[in-house]
Amino acid sequence: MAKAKQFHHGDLKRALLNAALELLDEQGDSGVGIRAVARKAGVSHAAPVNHFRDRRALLTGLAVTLFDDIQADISKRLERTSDDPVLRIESVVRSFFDYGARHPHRYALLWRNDVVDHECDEMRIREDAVYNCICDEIDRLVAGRNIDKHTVAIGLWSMMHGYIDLKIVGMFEDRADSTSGEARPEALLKMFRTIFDHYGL
Amino acid sequence: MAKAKQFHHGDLKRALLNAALELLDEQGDSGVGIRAVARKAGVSHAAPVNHFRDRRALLTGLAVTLFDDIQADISKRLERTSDDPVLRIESVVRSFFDYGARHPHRYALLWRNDVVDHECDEMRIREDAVYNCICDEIDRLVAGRNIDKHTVAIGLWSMMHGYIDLKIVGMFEDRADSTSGEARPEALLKMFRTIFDHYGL
DNA sequence: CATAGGATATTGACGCCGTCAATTTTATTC
DNA sequence: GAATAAAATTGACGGCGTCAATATCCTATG
Repeated sequence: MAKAKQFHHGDLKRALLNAALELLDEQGDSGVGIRAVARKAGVSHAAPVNHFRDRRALLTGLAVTLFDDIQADISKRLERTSDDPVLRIESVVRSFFDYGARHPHRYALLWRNDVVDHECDEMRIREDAVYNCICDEIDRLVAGRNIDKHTVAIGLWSMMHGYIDLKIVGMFEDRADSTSGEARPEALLKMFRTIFDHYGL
Repeated sequence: MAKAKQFHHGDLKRALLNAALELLDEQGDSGVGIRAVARKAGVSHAAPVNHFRDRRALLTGLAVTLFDDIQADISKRLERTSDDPVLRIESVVRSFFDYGARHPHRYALLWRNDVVDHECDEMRIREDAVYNCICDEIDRLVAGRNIDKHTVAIGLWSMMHGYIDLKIVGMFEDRADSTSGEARPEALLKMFRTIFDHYGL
């Protein structure tokens, strides 16, 4: 608390990230500029430079917080899930499905290579964490068998991400009859489960 | 030929698209601006407005040509592929895998919702065409059976797109041991084939 | 063949943006 | 209380997308 209100705004960094998140939800990443964020936080146009080197750093910082949100939601769901690896995997996938449907702009930002620095440590740590949420369970699943866990993990990750991404783009809008649109994610999970079945898992 | 050299440049529209493609390959979509494209085509900064209403229209026009390229490659491969639906599906997927690996910036542009207008007719036609390349074969595959072809098609499309996209982002870079990195796409195809097997296709 | 009219390209301007340098304000430390 | 570091402001620069006004070229029609 002593540290919280030390300057004009207290910790401006957090205020900037909050403003950035609002702009992201409203206008997508193109609306998240240094000047716009500063304006929304009620601060001069060059103030953010003390906390974020440039626009890329700002959006990377924002993406980091989004990954933390996702990780928190995953952990919460896993607490309420049994020990069955398949069920735990499905819990993680549902967490992503919901997040992508609820916050399309946030989800899209996470995988923007030009605007987010995926090489920096802060980012790699978060990506490792969420990747391992699925990969670890798969590791348990294929333990002792002659199956490459990474291939299964990458296959599942790819299908999960691809579905969310293409749905945001609108690829499946009118092409697939949208009567059972709500049930589609579950159908995909069921379909992927046949892969586990096939391996006798 | 009479129509080709009618004005300063002949058809500037094609010259602009060529310049835009070069910039896209060099710098990604952020480098494809109206002014930069005009400069590269040796023309004033406002000349492109006669052929493309705004930047979004320019990038949408570029994306349309990219889809045409993909469609042409798919058709070429399918000509040399037997009548087996599974083999034909795999031909299409390999076409996308190769395209994404060879031209990451081009592939990424195709699915950018903010910068490309996926609602316009020109775009929808191309997307329908490539989607049907896979969906039609799946339709043949599940003919008469009680399986929703769209679910299978969406699952396959999602895995295909997700893998290409995440690989471009670098998601699988150091996490999955990259020893068998070259073989990974084939492993994914093999894995998806187990789904067909499961349904007895 | 001349010319009117439409399409095409140029020039110049506007506001927004990201970034930098110089400066002022605030907080901490000795 | 003065020195120093951190944080925020101001002003400037070039690049961008877009628009309006102007100039140029092609073509069709009288």
